[in-house]
Amino acid sequence: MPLMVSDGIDRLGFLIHDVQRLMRKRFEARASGLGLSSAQWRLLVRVAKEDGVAQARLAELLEIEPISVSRLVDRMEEGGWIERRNDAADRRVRMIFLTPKASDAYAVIKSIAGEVYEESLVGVKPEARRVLVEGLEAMVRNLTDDETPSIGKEKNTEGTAA
Amino acid sequence: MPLMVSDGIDRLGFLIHDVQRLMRKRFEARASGLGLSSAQWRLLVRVAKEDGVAQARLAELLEIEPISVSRLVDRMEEGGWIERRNDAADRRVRMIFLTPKASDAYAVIKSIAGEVYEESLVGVKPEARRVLVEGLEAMVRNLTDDETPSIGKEKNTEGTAA
DNA sequence: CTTGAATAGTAAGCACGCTTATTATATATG
DNA sequence: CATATATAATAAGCGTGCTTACTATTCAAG
Repeated sequence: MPLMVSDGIDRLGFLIHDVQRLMRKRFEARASGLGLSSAQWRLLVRVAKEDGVAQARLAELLEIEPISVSRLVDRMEEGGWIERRNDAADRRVRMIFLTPKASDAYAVIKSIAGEVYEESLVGVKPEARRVLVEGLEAMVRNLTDDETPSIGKEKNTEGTAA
Repeated sequence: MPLMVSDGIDRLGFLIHDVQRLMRKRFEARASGLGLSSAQWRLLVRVAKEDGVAQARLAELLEIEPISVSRLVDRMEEGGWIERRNDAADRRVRMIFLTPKASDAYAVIKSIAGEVYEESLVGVKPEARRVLVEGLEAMVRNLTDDETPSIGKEKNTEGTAA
């Protein structure tokens, strides 16, 4: 195999996509008994860390749009996981609180997540895990930075990819 | 580093989720001019590699459900990216072909994907990239194996993948 | 106070994944 | 041939994200 251009980077998007999909799938299979999806789990974790948080703040923290939070909260309120309360100081605001049910489930769900993480990393050595996590963190930083390195130019910056 | 419990593994799911979301977002922002979403791009890549493939086979390759392929293909056919043709040998089958439009766009889109991959990996050294990709591949294998390593037992069957 | 901009939340409608159920066709078996 | 099973594709309806547009409320200026 001369000319080894394909080092796996060209499939990075597919890989990330697959890992995310499979992890979500496994988590949801494991946690389905509790009636929580992974999106709901993420929101629950945030609220657990900051009880009474406003929806707009949740949208920032979860990096999803306020409307997505709104509908997620709708379903979670129906499910009895969280509770909306009005803010006396600002009547536009809905503060989000965990119900006792959610508090009880929190530890269980966290351990399910931990299981899934460990299962996914079987056979990956500690050093490689460290590099993996650091790499992912770097990717988040790089992709968060500026959305478009050269807006409106499209000068066809060849040589960057492949 | 004595007993470093919080090595980032506990945030693995959030990390993967964030990377996937940010990469998809950036790709779609860059490719939006072409009118292709990342899901459509994934399907297009498969068809490019195997022109005339049946929908059921696409579902296998993409690891999504046949119904998801069906609706994806609906929209892509509307968009003029692909074409359904009947299989003379088996009238149940719809064979999927790229249109000239899709063939033309293929190279462009591949380079966009390459750009996004490179941008996401800025500052990550070649050796770390290799470890990162290998780690992700290991995760896919581990999560693909059996859906439930030990149903109802939690016997923690170590040493499957390595 | 009045006007206008900003902010919090929601409504409507779309994309893309899912589960469950249905239709059309193919194939195996009596 | 007839019937039962399997397979390919689709339909209906839901969850979770999005964009765009709206209401209610707050706050800054005049």
